[in-house]
Amino acid sequence: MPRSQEANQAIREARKQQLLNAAVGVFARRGFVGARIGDVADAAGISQGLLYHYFSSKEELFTALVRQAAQGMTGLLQRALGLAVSPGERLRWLVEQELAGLGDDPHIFMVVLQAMMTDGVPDEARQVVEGLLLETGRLLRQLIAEGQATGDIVGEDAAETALLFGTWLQGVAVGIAMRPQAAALPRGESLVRLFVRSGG
Amino acid sequence: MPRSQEANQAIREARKQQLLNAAVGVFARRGFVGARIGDVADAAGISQGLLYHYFSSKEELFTALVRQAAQGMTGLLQRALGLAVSPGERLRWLVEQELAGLGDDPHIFMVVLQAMMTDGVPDEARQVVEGLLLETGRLLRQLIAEGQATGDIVGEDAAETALLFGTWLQGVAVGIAMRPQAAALPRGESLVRLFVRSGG
Amino acid sequence: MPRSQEANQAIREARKQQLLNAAVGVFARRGFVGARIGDVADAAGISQGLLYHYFSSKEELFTALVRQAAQGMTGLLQRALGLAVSPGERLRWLVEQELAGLGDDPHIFMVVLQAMMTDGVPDEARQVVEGLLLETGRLLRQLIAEGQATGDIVGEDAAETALLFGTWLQGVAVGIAMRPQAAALPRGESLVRLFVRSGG
Amino acid sequence: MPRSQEANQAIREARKQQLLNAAVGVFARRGFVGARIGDVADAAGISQGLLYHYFSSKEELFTALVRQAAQGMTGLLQRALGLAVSPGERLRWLVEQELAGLGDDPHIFMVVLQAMMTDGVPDEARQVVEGLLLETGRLLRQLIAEGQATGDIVGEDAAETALLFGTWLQGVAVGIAMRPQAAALPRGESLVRLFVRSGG
DNA sequence: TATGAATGAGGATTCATTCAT
DNA sequence: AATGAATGAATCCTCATTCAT
Repeated sequence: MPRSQEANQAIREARKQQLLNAAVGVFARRGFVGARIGDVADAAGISQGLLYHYFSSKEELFTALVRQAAQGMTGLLQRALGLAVSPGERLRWLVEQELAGLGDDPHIFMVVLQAMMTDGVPDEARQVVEGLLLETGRLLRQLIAEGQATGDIVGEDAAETALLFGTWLQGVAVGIAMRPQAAALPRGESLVRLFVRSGG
Repeated sequence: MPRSQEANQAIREARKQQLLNAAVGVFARRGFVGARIGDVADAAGISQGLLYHYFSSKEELFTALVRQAAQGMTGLLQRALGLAVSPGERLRWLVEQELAGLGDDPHIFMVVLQAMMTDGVPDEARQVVEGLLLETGRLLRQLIAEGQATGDIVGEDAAETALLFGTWLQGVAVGIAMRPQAAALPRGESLVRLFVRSGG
Repeated sequence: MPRSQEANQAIREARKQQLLNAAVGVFARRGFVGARIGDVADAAGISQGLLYHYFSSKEELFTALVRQAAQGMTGLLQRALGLAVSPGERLRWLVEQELAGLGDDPHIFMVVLQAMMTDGVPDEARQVVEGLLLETGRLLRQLIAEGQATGDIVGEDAAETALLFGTWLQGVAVGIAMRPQAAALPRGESLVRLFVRSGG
Repeated sequence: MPRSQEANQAIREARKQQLLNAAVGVFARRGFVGARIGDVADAAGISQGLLYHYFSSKEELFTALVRQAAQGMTGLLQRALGLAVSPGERLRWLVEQELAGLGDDPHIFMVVLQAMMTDGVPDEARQVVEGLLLETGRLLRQLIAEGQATGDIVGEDAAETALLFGTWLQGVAVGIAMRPQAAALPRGESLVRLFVRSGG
């Protein structure tokens, strides 16, 4: 008697996530071209052959990973925008979340970076990242514009301030990726103080 | 009559530089593992075999490249420190130079990033980058401390301010590497204003 | 109450036949080595795993198929020899049957050909085909010798005439296999006239 | 100093032919899908990697082989048509050549057969064989029509006679391929007598 | 110095077969 | 009986490196 449909489906989903989790580190550390499918399978604790039951190619695995990462990043910004606090507090929350997230998994940003910057990466993955950059830029400008309207956030040109702020977020991601173990990172609070008027 | 030793040596050096120039783009776009020695040779306009007269392996070529990049970056900071202007102006000059340099060749920063973050990279290259990070950190702290001493630069904790500022520089480099054609970068002046007291 | 042994056996046999039918086309079109067990299972509408309840390996499936084909071909000749008509008519009937049979299923001949000509095929299958060639040669020589004895069939050397005629049958089979849709085949009657004395 | 252009070119051509020669047997005996590139390289006495300097893929190697075979077969017919003897003699010469050629290398016909009949074969190879079938059909009809015009060859319908004759050629090729060692083949002369009026 | 033929190890992918359910 | 997840051994192809010329 075959396994039930639901059981199979559950196994499939669990395995896919297990593989995606294993893949982050491998792709981050070796790049798309240099990453070995065998390393991903090993990291996930399954055989190489089985990986192909879930992702039909290295390209598809990578693209799925990038898609998941993009959703996570956009989601974070959307949650920040939805917080029932002042714009400045939203910015603070965002910085804290990003620093915490990167501390938990410093690799995912690298994968996105690879997707955008290196050759040999699947086209689809690159398009996903391009969409991600546009979308996060848009959300960040919105958050900052709201803060500038209330006087909560410094500056007048929301676009320029958003760029300045987003650039810093990129920089910190790179810093963490480069030296995961080192504590040589600025505290988020230092940054927030540059942008948020010390309400009072 | 054989060419003189010096002439030969000069030709050899010129050829090595030609190869290093060709290698930047290839390594930046494909990562150390994914880069093909054949692509470097093609980009330099020589045969694969000949490349091995100048660099005995892919690893050596990569390491030489990273070393050169590190020297360039450290050199920039040292020149900034030596300028006979106010500390704030030194910071401004540094930002301008970095933006200009990255605009000219957005790839070199990627190579350094790869060297630091990816597996499979020669140990020596990684050590060079680790040294680079320490040295640039030190120089940047010094530059900022001098500015804070004169009140020219904001903040009191030179280490924290240097980290904050250095993170931006990294972010800018990533931004340029990610989207070389796009203008989606903050103006350097915006950044400088965050750190340098405008007051006359 | 369990199904009766015979019913089970019948189901089993029906399933095996279903698999053999599905296998003909797959083996014919991809060769023994190139054929995928999954394709056979798909064509039969069952899962890969289930196939192994009926045939313990690709080799066994192929051998069973070849055996069945050989029986069919020998059987045809035996029926021709048993017909209560003149030898010439038996030859005509044989040609008609072969053309009709190949028209219905142009693949089975290819499987026999593969079995004989390609490496990697199970030894047993090859031996079956070798036996088939010997047996059909023998039967064909007998049929022709009888016709030559009555003057119904041309020629004197039964062995040579049988070879000549058998070669045609092979050629026709190949022609059909090569271009199933095309009508580029001689009419059987043309062939028969070369061998059977038309005289009343 | 590099090897001279001509020397390189000569090496390339020699190697390509060496590979094609080795490939015939491997493809004939294992089919396109089942053939191992390593077997071809071994048979040619070179490394697997080197094979890819001459043919960029298994598909290209196979297609080149089929193309060469097709040229050989068409060439044979064209030479027959150009002979300064009676049409009947041309037919005799053709049969002799085919039998001799198949005796020397029984494999090439199998490759053509595989190209036409099996899946997984490169499209281009199949198209070459389709062209070959059309062209040889045309040439054979022409040769036979000329013979029928002079009364040298039996029959009146050149197309039907050509099909009958061509089918026999196919059959004999298969017969030789199936049992290369066995002497169980009809003598060409027996066939010729069926078609050529015993002049005189 | 300069070329490109040659090698061989390594990596992505496929597929026969097994096994838990 | 029936499914499809799971394995691992091939097999195609790439590419760093060497070498004859």
